[in-house]
Amino acid sequence: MRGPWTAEEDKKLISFILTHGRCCWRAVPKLAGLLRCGKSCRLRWTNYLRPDLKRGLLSTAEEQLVIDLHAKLGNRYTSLHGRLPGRTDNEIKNHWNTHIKKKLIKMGIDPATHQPLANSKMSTSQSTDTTKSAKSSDTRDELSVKEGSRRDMALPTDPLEQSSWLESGNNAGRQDQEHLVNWLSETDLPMDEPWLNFTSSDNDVLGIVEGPLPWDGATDWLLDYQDFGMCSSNLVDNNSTLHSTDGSNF
DNA sequence: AAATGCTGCAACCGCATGCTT
DNA sequence: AAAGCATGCGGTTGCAGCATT
Repeated sequence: MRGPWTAEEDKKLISFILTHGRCCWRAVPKLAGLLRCGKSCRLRWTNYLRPDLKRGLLSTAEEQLVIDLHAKLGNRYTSLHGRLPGRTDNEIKNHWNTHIKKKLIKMGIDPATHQPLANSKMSTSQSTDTTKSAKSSDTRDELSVKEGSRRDMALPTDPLEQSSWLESGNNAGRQDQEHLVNWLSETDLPMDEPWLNFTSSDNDVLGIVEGPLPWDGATDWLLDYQDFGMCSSNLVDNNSTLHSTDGSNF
């Protein structure tokens, strides 16, 4: 099976991973009853369903960090995303290709080398950019002004809201996400699973998560609830049995 | 109102890498 | 040592939604 994931498939995958943790991806689709390959399941989980993800646009600070790190590391998006907690390599890659690249070119900086572009080289670079963004007109590069009107750019001004997973609902998958949140609120999830009781690492405290995710850190799980919008919804009230990793109730 | 163009992102693909036997 | 398998990574594509004509 190919194409976009349905809410039903998402449910199955989330339910399976919450129950069993991340294990052999190849076995996941079969065990979870999904008509997908393991690779697809891994990507879906890593890039979209993983609850510790931030949603929405990269902040200016994050964007600058990406640029700085890209100058040092090149197109090693996985290395970049390791330094941007809650961001996926795919997300950073997309943002690089669709936003930052254009900005740098417009500023006269070669995105590949981070060196100033000679005029002749600028035109060459732009003409050889095979991404679809190369087709765009200059006026569309006025990102801060024009894209602010787009549906996915209307970020809330409140930082707390921005960081909430649900607020990312100005993305295309909002309905699916809300559906999932509703489903999670109604579903008896295995909250007493042993992997929930892992202690957090320093990296977790810093919000920098490296290595296998997300079930190897209790902080991740705490973040999960925030990101699922549980703190801002009545989910916690409806799930009084939810407990933190030190055993206290939320 | 309809057609067309453009954008951003989710998902896919092929290759690379690491591990096990 | 090498073959097979599982997973990760970076590049690319397809498409929904919005803007423009």
